[in-house]
Amino acid sequence: MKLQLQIKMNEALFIRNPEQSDLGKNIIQHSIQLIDKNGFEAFTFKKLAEDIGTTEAGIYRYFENKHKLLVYLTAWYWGWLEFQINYQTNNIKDPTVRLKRVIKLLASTVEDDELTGYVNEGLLHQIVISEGSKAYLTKQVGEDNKLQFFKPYKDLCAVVGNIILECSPKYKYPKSLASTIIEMAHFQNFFMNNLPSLTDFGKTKEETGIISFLNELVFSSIKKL
Amino acid sequence: MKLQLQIKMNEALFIRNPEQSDLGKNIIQHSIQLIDKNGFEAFTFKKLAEDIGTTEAGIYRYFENKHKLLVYLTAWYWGWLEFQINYQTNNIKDPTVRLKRVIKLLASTVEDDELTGYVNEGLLHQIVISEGSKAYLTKQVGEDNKLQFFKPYKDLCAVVGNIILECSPKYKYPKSLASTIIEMAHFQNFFMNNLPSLTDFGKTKEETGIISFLNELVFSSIKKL
DNA sequence: TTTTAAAAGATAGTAATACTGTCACAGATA
DNA sequence: TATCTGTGACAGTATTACTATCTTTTAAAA
Repeated sequence: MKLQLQIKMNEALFIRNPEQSDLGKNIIQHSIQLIDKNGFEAFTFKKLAEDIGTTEAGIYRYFENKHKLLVYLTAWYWGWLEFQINYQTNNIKDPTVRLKRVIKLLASTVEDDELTGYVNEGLLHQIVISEGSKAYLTKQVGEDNKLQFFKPYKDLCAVVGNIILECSPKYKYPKSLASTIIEMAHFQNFFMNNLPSLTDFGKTKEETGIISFLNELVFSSIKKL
Repeated sequence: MKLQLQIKMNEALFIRNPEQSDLGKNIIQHSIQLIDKNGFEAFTFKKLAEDIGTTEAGIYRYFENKHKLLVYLTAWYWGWLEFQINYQTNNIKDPTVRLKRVIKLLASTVEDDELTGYVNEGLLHQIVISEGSKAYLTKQVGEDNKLQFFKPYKDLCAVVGNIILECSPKYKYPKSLASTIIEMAHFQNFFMNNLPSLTDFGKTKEETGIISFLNELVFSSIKKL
């Protein structure tokens, strides 16, 4: 039997559900490739259409604009990652061990997940590192937030925040520490590879360094209470 | 006597030095206002030109494109902030006190600096919070870095990293901790005001909370060694 | 005081981007 | 057989991101 993993997406993010047609799946698959290759700024629906072999108008029938598509992709990633985290920390009782596991999952290179046919999680992970913040660093963040576009991200932060609280019920900043871990798992990776003097891992370029840093950051903050 | 503060800027960032003419100063002043008001995505040289009362071509004589202008503005900010930090921690011997002072400066609302005529530091601080990451989250980050565009940012990180090392010479991640403090001083502020559930300060919206969080994060990481 | 060169203004033009609209066709559904 | 849905094929518009040229103003050098 072949299992399939489906992430439930916010309907306001698209005009037509890309999961429900070949063209839709092509849009997701090729947009991930193109954004990863050329960056979000250089990415246009025209180029995407040419890449797929369809027309610009065809893409617009699925997504209103490229911002919504980026939000869709990042939201998908956070939803997928939360599933991964729940799955992989499922039967771990000790919250400390669970938190370490989460940090490792956040900061590790992602391998392609066989359960999701048309999404390349490895590339998507890279996109979330390099372009993910642009999904919310906009003037419309308030409206987008009202439409629940960032729910998957906020849910993931809440999950991590709750594990932190389990480890240390009296810790005062579980949410901020959670968002710090998540953002830094990505930013330290970007810095390590692009602006290495901003990190202590520029020489080795090993993500194990990032994991150690985050572990020390988190556990020295919460342990002593 | 009226003092004037000049930040030495990288010449590769502009075509003509905006500090050396009225039009140039107008470009800086009005671009800060416009980007703060409408966001970087909606900001165009045409709108800027109309705002100033000049023409598009006039702006292009100073800056190659809006990306360079954004990098210029953020670089200016980091240069100015490093000066502020050096100035305001000048005669503090205890590195712990100095580090606390730095964290406060990083996370506090900026008031307009009288020494810099045409730059509104308060607005510029907001721009750095909302748009600053876009200066380096691009495909050209490598080339831009080679041209030293991010030197002021990296210098500031180095300054903070060195204070961390002074506090705790054996701490293993001074650079990563420094970049984490700087990024989080801004991200927690953005989250607090726009995606409050990602922080523990969404109710009060007080930056004193962010300062306490960062202090605890930093000093629990480095103290125990 | 005249000469000259640089900066700024005025205007035009181009290629690409970010869309919207319409018509026609193919395949599935009723 | 009629019809509805998704897609392809075009056409078209406003805005963006520039580049080029020519003229006027300004400011310093001869």
